[in-house]
Formats: sequence, structure tokens, C-alpha cells
Amino acid sequence: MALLPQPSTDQLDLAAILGVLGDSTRLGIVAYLARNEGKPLSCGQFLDLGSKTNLSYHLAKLREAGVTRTEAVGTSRLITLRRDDLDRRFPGLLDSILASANLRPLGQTVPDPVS
Amino acid sequence: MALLPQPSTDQLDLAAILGVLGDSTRLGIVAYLARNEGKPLSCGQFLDLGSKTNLSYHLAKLREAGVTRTEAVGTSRLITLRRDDLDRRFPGLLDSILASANLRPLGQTVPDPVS
DNA sequence: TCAATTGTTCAATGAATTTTGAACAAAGGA
DNA sequence: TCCTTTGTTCAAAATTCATTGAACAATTGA
Repeated sequence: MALLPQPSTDQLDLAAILGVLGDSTRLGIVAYLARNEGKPLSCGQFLDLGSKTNLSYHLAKLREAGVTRTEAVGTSRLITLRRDDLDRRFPGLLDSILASANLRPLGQTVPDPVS
Repeated sequence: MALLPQPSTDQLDLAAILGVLGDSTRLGIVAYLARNEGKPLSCGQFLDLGSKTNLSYHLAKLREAGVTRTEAVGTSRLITLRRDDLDRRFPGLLDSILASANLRPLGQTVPDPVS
């Protein structure tokens, strides 16, 4: 129903986006969103990436930088990647970051957050 | 002559790289290095992006994250982009970031540092 | 109405970041 | 040997960032 405040497409700032993605928790959130593109996820889906309070903080950062869209539905927040806007503003950027993120660093496995 | 300490190619960390590029001064340095690929630049070339001391700080950050290579020659430091290593570890990432950085944000011009 | 679910906000804390000027060091040229 | 050029290191200060627990708010279901 209610879309939480977010920057418009032409307000998207590269340094701000890179900065917000320069954090392993937030990178994990974005990678998970990308693996589930189409289905909006609620905050609770990310609970193994941080505490409830901490996720609220990181998810707000992502939304304020324009990486994610957050819609309030009931007591839930439905979160999606702003792929269209990001692709329009910075073509190819998101995909190359996601591709890099999926290269398992040093043979480690990236576990999926709770489903 | 002497190559300053830097992470090896497989030590390159995506979050660390994005984090270090999430700063407009450092992004400006990297964009300028890319526009001059081939010719190593010394710190002084970047003087309009910050003070001498401040640049020393930012250039160290870039080197420690593995984005740049720094070679000490005399009293100078010759700085280059680690394009080969970055491309090998994260194919396409650097180019998409550079392409995004070259989209003038909001019609602004990016002035070249002093030559 | 009551209780549970889902998240946010707040204050506090500790850590990391950015910036500055002063002092320093190393190399090169006059 | 001096002086200049090129950068680094250090300490200090200001700011921002990440994390936590407690309290709160809103919605939903029994």
C-alpha cells in the first residue's frame, strides 16, 4: 500500500550506492533479493544476516540509497530490488556486482537466509 | 622500483572494493586513472581532489583494497589501476563502475585534475 | 478484548572514517 | 652541502557508522 520514501531514479548517486553495498551484510541482502527477484521479501527473511534491529538499520540504508524499494503492507514491509531504476540509471552495474558477489570468495558457501 | 604492499588477486574482496569506491574523492581518483590508463600517475596529479595529506590517505585506501598499484620511484609514487587483476577476479565490474562514473551526474562536468 | 506478530525508534556504546597541520624522511639538483 | 620536491606519519578532532536492548506502534487473529 504505502511506499516508503526513496530517491527518484535520477537522484541515484553512484558513490552512495557503492558505499552502501560496501558492507557484507547489505551485500548479502541484495544478493538474496536478486536470487528471489519477483517475489517481494519481508524483513524477517533476512534474520540470519543480523538481528531484527540491525536489519531494520541496514534495510533503511539500502532504501535510502535507492537500491531497494520498500512497501508497507500490514505490519510487514515488502522489499524488492529497484532493478529497473538501477539499470536505467547505471546500465550493467547491478548485474556485474551481483555476478561478482556470486563468485564464492575462497571456496566459501553463501547460505540462504531462512525461508 | 619498490612495489608497495597490496593484496594478492585472490585476496581481493568485493565488499572492500565497493566500500572504498563509495567515496567521491576516491571515485574521482579512479576515474582519472582510467582516463589515463597506461601512464602511471604520481600523487601530485590529483591535488585538486584534495590536500596532499588527504590524498596520501585516500591513495593508501585504494592500494590496500587492491584497486591500485603503487610503485615507489625516487621520491615519487607511481600509481596505476590494477585492471588486469580486477578483471580476472571480478570480470566486468570495473568497466561497469567506470561507465557509471562517466555518466555526468545531473549535467555536471568532471574537471580533470591538474596535469 | 488479548495476545502474538512484524518492524521501527531511541539512546548508548564502541569502532572506524575523514580531515587537518606539524613534523618528518628520502631523493635530486644547484 | 643546502635547498627543493614529493610524500608519509603522527596526533587530534569531528564525524559517521554499526550494533545492541528496551520500549514502542500497528496490524492481525483468536
